[in-house]
Amino acid sequence: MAYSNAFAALADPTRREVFERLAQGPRSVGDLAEGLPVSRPAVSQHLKVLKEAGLVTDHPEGARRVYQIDPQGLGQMRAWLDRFWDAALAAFQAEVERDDDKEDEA
Amino acid sequence: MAYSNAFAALADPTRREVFERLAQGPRSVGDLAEGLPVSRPAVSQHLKVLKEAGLVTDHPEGARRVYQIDPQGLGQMRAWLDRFWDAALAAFQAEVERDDDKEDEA
DNA sequence: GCTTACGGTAAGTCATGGCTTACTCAAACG
DNA sequence: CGTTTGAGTAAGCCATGACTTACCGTAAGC
Repeated sequence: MAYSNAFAALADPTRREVFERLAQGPRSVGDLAEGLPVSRPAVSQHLKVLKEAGLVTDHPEGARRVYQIDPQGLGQMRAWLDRFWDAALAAFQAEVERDDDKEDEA
Repeated sequence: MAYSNAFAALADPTRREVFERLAQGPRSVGDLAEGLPVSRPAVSQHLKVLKEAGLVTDHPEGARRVYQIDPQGLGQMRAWLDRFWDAALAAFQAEVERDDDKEDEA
C-alpha cells in the first residue's frame, strides 16, 4: 500500500537527488535547495511528497525546518522488493537451464 | 544509473500489477492483458518499459512472446536502497536519543 | 497460399505532475 | 515593533506519459 507512494516519490530524479543529500545528514530546506538546479519552492514540494511517502521526517528548529531520512518508507520498499527476489532468481535459474538444454541439442 | 529507470517503471500501478503477475511465473502478453483493466497494446507498452528497466526479459515462443522477471533490475534497486539503509537507521537512532534528552529536560 | 491468432508500432487525446513567480505566514534580530 | 530570513501555499504553464483505436508484420493451421 504505502510503498506505492515511495516508488513514485523516488521515480523523480530531483527527488532522488534531495534524498541522497539527506542521506549525508539532516538539512534545512534552503540548505538543500542551495546546490540544486530548481527553486526553493520546488524543493519544498518535493519534500512534501517524500514525507507523505514515509521517506523523510521533519521537525522545526527555530525559524528553520530540518528534514532527515525516515527508515520506515525505505523498509517498506525493501520488504516489497524482497518478496520478488527469490522468485526472480528461481525464474532466472530455470531460464539458464533451459538455454543449456538448447545448446545440448545443437 | 540504470536503477533510475527501474524506479520510474515500478512507479506506475498498472506496471506493478503486470510485474506482480509475472512473479507468479512466465506469461504471454495476451495472457497478462486478460485480467487487466487496460487494452493489450497498453500492456505491450508497459512491458517495453519494464524490459528497458532490466526488470523483465522476453523470448519468442512460437507465435507468442513470453515474458518473465529479470533479477538484474531488481538487484540494482536493492543495492541502491541498501546504500541508504544503514545511514537511515543511524539517523533515526540519533533522533530518538535527541527526543529522550528533551524528555529528560522536561 | 489464405486466413487467423499474437503482438508490436503509430497517432492522437487527456490527465498528471514538476516547475515557475507571487504571495502569505511565522520566527528571530535590531 | 519593523525588518529580515526561512519556508509552505496558490495559480498557472508546459512536458511527459498512460491510454485508446487503427494498422502492420509474422508465425501457425487448414
